[in-house]
Amino acid sequence: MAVAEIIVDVPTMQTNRPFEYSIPETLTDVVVPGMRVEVPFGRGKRQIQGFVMAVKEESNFKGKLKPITRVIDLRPVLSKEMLDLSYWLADQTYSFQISCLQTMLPSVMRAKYQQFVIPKADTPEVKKLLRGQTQLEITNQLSDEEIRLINKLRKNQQVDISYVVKNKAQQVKRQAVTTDLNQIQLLEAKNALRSNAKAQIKLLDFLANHLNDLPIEMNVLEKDYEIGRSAIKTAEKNQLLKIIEVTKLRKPVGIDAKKTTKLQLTAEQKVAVDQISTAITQQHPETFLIEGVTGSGKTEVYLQTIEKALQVGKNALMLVPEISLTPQMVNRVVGRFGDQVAVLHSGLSSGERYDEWTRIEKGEVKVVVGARSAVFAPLGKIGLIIIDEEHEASYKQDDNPRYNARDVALWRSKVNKCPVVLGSATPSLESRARAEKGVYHLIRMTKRINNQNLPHVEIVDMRDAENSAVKGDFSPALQAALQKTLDKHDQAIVLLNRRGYSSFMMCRECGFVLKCPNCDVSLTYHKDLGKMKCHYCGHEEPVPNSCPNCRSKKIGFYGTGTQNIEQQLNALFPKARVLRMDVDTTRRKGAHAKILQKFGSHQADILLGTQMIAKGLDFPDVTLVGVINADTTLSLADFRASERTFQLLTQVSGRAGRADKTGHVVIQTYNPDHYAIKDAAKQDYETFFKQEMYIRHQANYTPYYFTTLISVANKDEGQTLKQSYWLKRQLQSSLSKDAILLGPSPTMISRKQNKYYYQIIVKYKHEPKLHQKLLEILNETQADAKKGFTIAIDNEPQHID
DNA sequence: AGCACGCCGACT
DNA sequence: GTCGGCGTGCTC
Repeated sequence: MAVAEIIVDVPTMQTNRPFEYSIPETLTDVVVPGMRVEVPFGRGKRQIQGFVMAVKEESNFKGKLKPITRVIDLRPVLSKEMLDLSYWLADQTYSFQISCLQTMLPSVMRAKYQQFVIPKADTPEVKKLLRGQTQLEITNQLSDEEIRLINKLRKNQQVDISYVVKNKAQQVKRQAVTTDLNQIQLLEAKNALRSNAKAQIKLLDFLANHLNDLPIEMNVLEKDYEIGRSAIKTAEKNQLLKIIEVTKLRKPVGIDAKKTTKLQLTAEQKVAVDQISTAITQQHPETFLIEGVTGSGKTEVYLQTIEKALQVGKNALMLVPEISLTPQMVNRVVGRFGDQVAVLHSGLSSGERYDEWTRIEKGEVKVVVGARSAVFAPLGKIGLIIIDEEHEASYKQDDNPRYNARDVALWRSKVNKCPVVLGSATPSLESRARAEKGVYHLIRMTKRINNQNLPHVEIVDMRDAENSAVKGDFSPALQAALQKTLDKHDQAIVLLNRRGYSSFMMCRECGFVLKCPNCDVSLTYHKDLGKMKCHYCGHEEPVPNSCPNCRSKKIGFYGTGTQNIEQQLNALFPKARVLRMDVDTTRRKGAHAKILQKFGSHQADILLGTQMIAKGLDFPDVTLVGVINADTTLSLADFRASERTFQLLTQVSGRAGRADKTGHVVIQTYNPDHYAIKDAAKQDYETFFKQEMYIRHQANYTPYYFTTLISVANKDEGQTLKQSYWLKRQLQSSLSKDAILLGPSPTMISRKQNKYYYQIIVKYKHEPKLHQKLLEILNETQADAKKGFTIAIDNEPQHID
């Protein structure tokens, strides 16, 4: 009898391996790898979901195999490629394989479990429990007493528990109209009607002209074409059409993009397209890094290389950061490739997401555009993978499995033998360094299309007397620039760099920021402890009451909110219409797009916001960009602080001005001489790269060193520390002298939900034993998980806090 | 995760 | 004695 190897939906270390099940006769040849099945697991009658990883003839298991209960899918939902990927991913991210398999699928395909109490005897207690119902669902709303009663009755065999594995993914069944008649027959039928049968005439006319679109959903007919239900019923009675059930299509995303055509390429764009096209045709899994200044036309390169992939019969996958996945962006792709495109939005409901996934899986589309998780799109015959804004931290998932979409893309490129294109105006140091070493193929695009001028950038030194005298956050220079812009009826963007709202100490007199003596990162103010702390090495010192540099008492703990800035703007420019965009105003679905829409159609003069306004937006009337506090990201206790600041400022500066209007950028800072700010002002990535590489080299950071972050959490602080030191000793024993171990040190918010967090950072160049050791540690500490210990391993973390 | 087994204390 | 607390170990 055939045997299936199954990964069960029990996310623990002990069950993180395949379990064997027999395949019942009736399911022979039905059960194939990649399919979801329902299996009994454990001593009770518990039923759970599992993924079939392999099918074989013989079992290695000594005990008696249980049979698979049923199949959940009729066809596999994961391809061989995805199953293979799950092994690699689980290993790379130190997470459970079941979690990896699940993140590859739309969330609705995650099993939902229900438990019901079924009466077996007719005793008063059973009656009382069920209150006359035939069954009772066990939910967490039941009281402890009830739970106790259920357990007791179960022991007495008075009730039974039944387990139901539910598949949330249900395609909506809809009624749709179709016909067997051809156009001539329909028109004949129409002519045979009485002239007052207006609805029938309209219906038949419609059908005759939309034969290619059939079957068409009844609610679409009703809503979009005003053809009533009764008219359809009448026509059905007269055998002119048929009403059928379709399992299809909630209406595809509401995008009706205008058809666009290829643009004329610049010389630089042409070079890029040619090189990538060659790799596509030769099926060469090469990675290209396009370093192209803002406005150099990277998107057109993407589009034309996608076209190339389609030409040679392949499909293309394009990843875009979530915040850049704006209608503007999507329309450009859909405009070029029409309904061959599937878009995996965050704006989609989980049902819609599933529908898009299904379209891809069935091979109905050739191009997939989406954010991070779209890298798992079930797209076959991939001929090209594009990652736009390659440097974005959001490509790395923050929780388990902590994968980086960029690495997954590289993995898929090898399997699919296709090139990967990484694009950015400000590549991550890692990628740019790899290009330097020849691992990636560097393509530089240095010229803006249409010879747009670079914006005029003005750096405002906030330490100057006139600026520090101002009450609010707007320097006279920025105020004047805003006034000028408003007078011209142009638009302005005001960026509040609020990332570093965790307070750090800065002197308003001289700009001095209190830093750690060992790590060259700023110390963080811990209000609860009343101390300044370093998150890297654990160094701490008392909170100063005057500036250690200039003795001034004007020191502050920094953090400014958008609402506050909005009030200031309103007070300064009472007539200006200000739109605020931050986490508060964009929480509702679609709110993000709505605000941009409103600003784009010039219904506001000033757009005020955080990071999210900096990405890939093109507003022709924007001639001024003001950055309130360029430094806050700079002062973060994170070695990527300079890089993040440079990226943000470069990008936001690129937003100002167009071909006909030269843009103006005002950057307010307390660190006007910092290279990240100066280089961003000049849009000079290469200079920044060299400088930052030097600093990373000095401080032994990425990309010179690999980084792994291990965090320990427990309710008891002493226990957490004890565990942390144990962990450190464990690591030390298997690492070479060259590895650098930092910590344990408390995380930025050292206590979250009553748990204490400590972290250890490993920096290393070559530690062949580390990976295995970490897996061992994970295994060993698993038993402690029940005692409230949590240990998390983050390979190449994006931020350290 | 969920369930059984098993070993301790406090109750009919 | 026995009911029930939860610590330990296993699930094909």
